[in-house]
Amino acid sequence: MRVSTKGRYALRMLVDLAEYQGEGYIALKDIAKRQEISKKYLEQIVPVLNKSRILQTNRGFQGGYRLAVSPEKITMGEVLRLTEGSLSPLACIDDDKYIECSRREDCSTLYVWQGLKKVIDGYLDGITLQDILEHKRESYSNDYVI
Amino acid sequence: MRVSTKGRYALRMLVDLAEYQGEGYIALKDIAKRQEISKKYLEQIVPVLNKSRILQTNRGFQGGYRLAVSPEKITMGEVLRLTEGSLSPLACIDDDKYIECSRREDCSTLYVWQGLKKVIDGYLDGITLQDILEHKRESYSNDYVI
DNA sequence: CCTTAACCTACCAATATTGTAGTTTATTAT
DNA sequence: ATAATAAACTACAATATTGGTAGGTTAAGG
Repeated sequence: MRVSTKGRYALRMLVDLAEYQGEGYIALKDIAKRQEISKKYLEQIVPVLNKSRILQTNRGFQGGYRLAVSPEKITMGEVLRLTEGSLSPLACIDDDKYIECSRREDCSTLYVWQGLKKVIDGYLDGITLQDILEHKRESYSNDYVI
Repeated sequence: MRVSTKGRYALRMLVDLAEYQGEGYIALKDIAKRQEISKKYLEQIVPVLNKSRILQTNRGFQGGYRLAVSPEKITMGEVLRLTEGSLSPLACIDDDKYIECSRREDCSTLYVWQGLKKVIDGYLDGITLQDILEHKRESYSNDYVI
């Protein structure tokens, strides 16, 4: 149940871009240095993010990346869905990579896994890059105390 | 962010045991057949569950397993924590396998990961084997609709 | 003492993870 | 033009995890 470095680095890269927003294009080199992440590895993460239209890029001198959308319009759920493939805890409730299961009708646990997915999606889709910049957690997670 | 077969099989094994509770000891062979899971693989999952006192076992003729506690006292969180090691999405917020991170003080995302863990823990700790038998989802997950 | 079934140990193939390394292409300043 | 810069692309690889299989050992009951 771990989130891979790919997802975590992607999130940190985007938060970094959000922070230095308005300073033109930011080179990967600078993000890599600030975030202490291998630049070469970040290079591999960028094309994954580019499946969606999150980034604007410019090559060459003073090139780099910047956010194509404002930070309050990019959710953690969106970022992780791009990098992790899906946030579904099981393949049998995955929209993209759905794998047929012969026991589906019988399965007494399917129900609760769907519930888990719903809870995870709900939380992550409620947090934006802007929220992270402002260092605030989703209200609903704070309210949820037994 | 996938739950491994180990965790899923463990849960299904325990739900199966809960269902056939009161019929004495249930042989792994029977669980394996009903659940269509390799018996040999289940054999490896049992000792993991036995880190906690969930099961009673008996060897030899008419031996097998049964629940040591009633189904409403065993939560999904407990089962998955045993098999998956921890439900924490990152090592830096793991109680057992905590890994030191030099960026901890700086980390602007730590916050939201902690929130995620809280949401996952909260959901899974609220569901018991009995709930699964009765095919009902936690009320809070049903309430959570936008 | 024979059958049953849990228990234990070793091994293994496939895949995912977490990178490194080197080359190529596009952009801009001089 | 051309040199510098930085993204983009491709290939490789060590390591860990996953998802098992195989075989032998121990305990309990009839």
